[in-house]
Amino acid sequence: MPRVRQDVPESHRTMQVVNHVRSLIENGTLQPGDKLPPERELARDLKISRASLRTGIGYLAAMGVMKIRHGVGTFVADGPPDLGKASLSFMGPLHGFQSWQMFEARILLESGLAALAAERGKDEHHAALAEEVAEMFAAIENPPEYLIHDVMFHRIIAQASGNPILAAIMETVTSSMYDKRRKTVERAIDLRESAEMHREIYRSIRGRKTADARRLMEQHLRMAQIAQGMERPGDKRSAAPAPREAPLGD
Amino acid sequence: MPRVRQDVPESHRTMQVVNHVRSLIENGTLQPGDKLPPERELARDLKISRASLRTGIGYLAAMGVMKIRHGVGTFVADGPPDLGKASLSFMGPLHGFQSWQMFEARILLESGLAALAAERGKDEHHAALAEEVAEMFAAIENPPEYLIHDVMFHRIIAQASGNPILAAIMETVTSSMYDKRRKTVERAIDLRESAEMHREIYRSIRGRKTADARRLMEQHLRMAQIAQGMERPGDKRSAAPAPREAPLGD
DNA sequence: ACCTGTTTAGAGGTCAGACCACAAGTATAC
DNA sequence: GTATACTTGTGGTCTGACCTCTAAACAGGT
Repeated sequence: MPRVRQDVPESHRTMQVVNHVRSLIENGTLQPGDKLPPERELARDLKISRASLRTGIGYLAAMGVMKIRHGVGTFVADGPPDLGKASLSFMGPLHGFQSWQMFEARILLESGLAALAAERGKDEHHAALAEEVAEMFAAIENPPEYLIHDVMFHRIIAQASGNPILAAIMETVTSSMYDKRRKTVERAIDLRESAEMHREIYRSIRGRKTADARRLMEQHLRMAQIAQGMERPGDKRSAAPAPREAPLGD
Repeated sequence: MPRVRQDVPESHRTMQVVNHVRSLIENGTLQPGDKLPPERELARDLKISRASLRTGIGYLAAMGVMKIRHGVGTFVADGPPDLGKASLSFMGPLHGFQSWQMFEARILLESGLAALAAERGKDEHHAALAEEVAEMFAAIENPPEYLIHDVMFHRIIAQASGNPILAAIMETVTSSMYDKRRKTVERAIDLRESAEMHREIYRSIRGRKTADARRLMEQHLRMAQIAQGMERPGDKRSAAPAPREAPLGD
């Protein structure tokens, strides 16, 4: 019988802390950036030991809900959401996650994101995208700088999609590939073609050409995938000779 | 400015434990299902206090990498991967995640997953899907039972896609909607049409009709979305851009 | 031999209180 | 006025004792 168990891995006291904080968040008492009371005080209020309290706080911190700063305090996370970004690095070895699968996930997500962005993007997003494209062209001779704007470009599209959940997921998947990406860009020879593709994507989004945006993004990422040697093994599609020097960066 | 910070929220000792376990996993010493040495012993070996060790273990458990069983021991997780499933419930209130966004993410993911399944599904998957479809038809008068096979059907497709990462992401998104889904099924009037759609999806996957599988899955989910009243506000046939917005930049 | 209730050993969970380390403000010395 | 030192508040770590849960070993009765 398929059971959809919630698997709350928490022991009594930890649960107590987690639920306490959860209710504080849900009823609006705690908002992003807010500071939690000092551990000693909170522990006293909840009638539990500081050790147990810390277990609960640790759990929340591990999930990215809280942010602990030594000597300062514990705060509710306020940055961009983080859905299991950290755990992904463990999942690889444990569940046999492959690089090409990561990339495939990225292609699926980002092409959908691009379509949504084309559909819903606002002027401010268009402006921000144009800005990043310009910066990319300006940084064609400077790979590290180029990568920064490249990342930003994709991030803005995710925002323009109007779906923060998908954006968070994309961020999780993408971040795990950052290192490899950086190396690729380092030895990139021709970033011009990459920048060109970004420009086309931008134009299709601005022109609200949903299908184009999806197609161009997919095409762009497939090229990047090839450039980074992350193709799916056994994916025999040598029909079109892969450019020896595919556009790098993405 | 775009910063791709790794955000390792861990203090020295916790880090030490996490990295220790990480290396054990990466070099294959620890495999899914394996048992970790007792806390007291491990703490002694690592030359740290049991309290600190427990902090690290707790961190890993929170990420779903380890599974703690009171009175028994600590084990490496062996079930299906879990990418921040638990944290999603906190992200809602914190980052304004909406139900329709969750559903939109699901549609994007599952339609892509269906296409991949059509492309790569093996006989065993086809057989399993046929089985679930049959069970669904048999349970048309029994909503709770129906839901079980419904969930299973989608899960098998995810498996058939050959991409465990996407499957894990889908699982995360889906699980957060389970409760609402159960309620919908409870008051469902005609599960026959739903079963019929699943059958069509199954046939397209079995027939390796990639585009059909994608289209049918999307259509199926959009219908479910409407049934659960999770449409995007202002997204009706009138087609007026929704005024909803989230600020840019991060 | 076979159940069944009890004991026991091993593992994680909790507690208490002391002390360490870090960050930031405040007072003091120059 | 600036720089250093002190004080305070907060999280980080340690110690070692005790609690609770599980599962296996054991003992008794059938």
